[in-house]
Amino acid sequence: MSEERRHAVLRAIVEGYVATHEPVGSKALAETRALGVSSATIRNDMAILEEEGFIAQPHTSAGRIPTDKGYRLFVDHLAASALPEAHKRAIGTFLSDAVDLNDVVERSVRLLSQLTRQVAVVQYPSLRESAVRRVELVRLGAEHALVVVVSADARVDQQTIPLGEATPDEAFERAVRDINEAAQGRTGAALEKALEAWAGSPGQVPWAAAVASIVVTAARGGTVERVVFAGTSNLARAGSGLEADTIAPVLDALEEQVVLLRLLHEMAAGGDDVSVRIGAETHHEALSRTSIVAAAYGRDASSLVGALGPTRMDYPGTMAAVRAVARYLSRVVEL
Amino acid sequence: MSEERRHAVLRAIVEGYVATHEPVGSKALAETRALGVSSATIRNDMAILEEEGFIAQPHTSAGRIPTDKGYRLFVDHLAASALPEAHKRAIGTFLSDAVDLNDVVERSVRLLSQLTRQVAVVQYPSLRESAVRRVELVRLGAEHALVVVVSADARVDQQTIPLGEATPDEAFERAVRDINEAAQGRTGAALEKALEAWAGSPGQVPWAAAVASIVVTAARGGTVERVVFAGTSNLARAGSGLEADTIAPVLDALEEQVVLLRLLHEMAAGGDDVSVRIGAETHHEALSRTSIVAAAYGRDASSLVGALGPTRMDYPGTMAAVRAVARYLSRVVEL
DNA sequence: GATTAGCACTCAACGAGTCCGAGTGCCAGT
DNA sequence: ACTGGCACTCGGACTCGTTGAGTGCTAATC
Repeated sequence: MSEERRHAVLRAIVEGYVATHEPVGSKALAETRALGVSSATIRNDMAILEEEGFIAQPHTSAGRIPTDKGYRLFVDHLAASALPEAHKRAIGTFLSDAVDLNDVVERSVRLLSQLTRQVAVVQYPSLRESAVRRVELVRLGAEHALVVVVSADARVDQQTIPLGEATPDEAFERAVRDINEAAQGRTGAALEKALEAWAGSPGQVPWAAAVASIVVTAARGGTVERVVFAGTSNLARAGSGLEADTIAPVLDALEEQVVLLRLLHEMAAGGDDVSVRIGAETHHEALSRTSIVAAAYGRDASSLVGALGPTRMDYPGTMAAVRAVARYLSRVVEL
Repeated sequence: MSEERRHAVLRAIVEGYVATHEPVGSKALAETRALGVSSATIRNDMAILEEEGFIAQPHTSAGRIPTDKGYRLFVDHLAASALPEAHKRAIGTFLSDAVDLNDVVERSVRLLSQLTRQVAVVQYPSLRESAVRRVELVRLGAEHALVVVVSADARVDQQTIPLGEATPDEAFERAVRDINEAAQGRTGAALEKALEAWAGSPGQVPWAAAVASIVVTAARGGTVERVVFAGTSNLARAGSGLEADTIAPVLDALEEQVVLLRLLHEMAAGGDDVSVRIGAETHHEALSRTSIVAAAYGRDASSLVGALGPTRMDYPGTMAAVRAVARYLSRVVEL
């Protein structure tokens, strides 16, 4: 009853189930996979695997399907696969001529969803301390203004503020000039100090503090984290293995950025390379029938790309695709 | 066989079918709706309505359901409804404290999807000629730069360009200064002329033409049109009336912005107030089982909000919600 | 001791047969 | 022009046997 063979059986079950989406039985295994033993032996192994919680039967007299725990073992120890050459090429050509950060992210997410046939998610490169390059104020009607902050690392933040009382043009223009003088090229504590001084100077416009705080947060790494996704139709496509009523909550979770962001953060903490959450491991009811494969990218690996699909998914393939896209993104973003 | 009563019957069928999602029969109608006639009479009316193509039977000995043509008549002549007071309030409170154009759009689309329980779509306010307020260039590595254009109407456009050969810092800074001088406050033809002169001036940096063209398109109204949506889970939710395999193509069409944009444009041409496309009227295979209710907003009604759902949807309710959100958006965006 | 062959057993899936009733169309009567 | 009544249709639900994939167990074999 070598453990090795038992693992081979588990691997065969996972691969079989993923391929056919039907419970796999001992006989079929013995015949199609070259395991070199009879179906009876496989049955014995299966009994043990079931006892250990790696596989389960939907009902008596059906084949076995992997449990979350089974997939976990498979992913951790049994999977291995290279990325098809065609995919590698696709990544290069598809992403090479993006004009813009948005464009890069947009293309990546589409590409990844096509390669994996899953829902792809890309978290916007999470922002880090960066010097301020330019602050611009634009009047919007009489009572509001738009604050635009361009950072040295090519990020652009914008936000509207109320002006409170009417500000004369002259004061407005002076504010723009002065704040740029105070902020330009500065970061972190130095920036904060300079802006504090500016906002606190006598006779200052009443909305100076508001602007200052926007500029500071922008320099500190931007306002909010965002996630974009693509390929949601893959959830609904025939043979996804998800019931119609399972997919509505998943779509909700996706639109509910917060949930997804928290999950991705947790996964980032995992560390190395590609990390995988399987079914209930997502700790989220709506996602309990799905798995997520994610990899960090960008400098200090602060952002994440991932693919989300039914627990019954092609782990080796998705892991390879996610890894490849993450690598490529790192290269593009780091320049 | 007054036409009036026949229309009343059609209205009753539409309302009944929308409510229950089941074919409605003559008897049930006679009992629940106060039409003042017997089921036999209704049956006669139904026979005529069917002959005229307004209703159909899924199979003999089932009730009738409205056809696209039936819904069309209903929408054009028979529907009328006010927006629930609670919804009106929701719109005010929900949208009032948005900080930013993105935020407004984001909130609107969520709100609308909640009010209608459909997929909501909002096209970004489509841009119009506007003066340039500031052009900023940011180096990205040695070979690329980011061009940021802030327009007087509070739009921010950005795009990356390759620098070609190395540009000395000094030339770079001079370019920034000069282009701002040329562009600031200018629009349209004047802007184009000024930038042409700038780009053509002797000893100019090699990438000047690229920057100039970006600035011109930005001033002309921005780069691309975009659509955001929310509430896709409403498609999958139980009782949406859409089959599992119908919804995948719909999700694809949504992500395929182009399709949606073209459709919205067509609808905008329709003109007045709220316009509706029912089923096959969308002229799009993937959407043949869905309807879209859309309304224009913004100055010169150039942009659109809409709700998309199964043909079997609550038209009066959705129309009211879409109209209300469009009105509100107009007010916010026009300031 | 591990593997195999054989056998009895279980149970979802399938198809055939049956019944039920909502819904229809039509006709004759008011 | 409307209504009551009646015969007819046909999908949906329900039952019930059959089938076959798949199992667990035991005894024989390597």
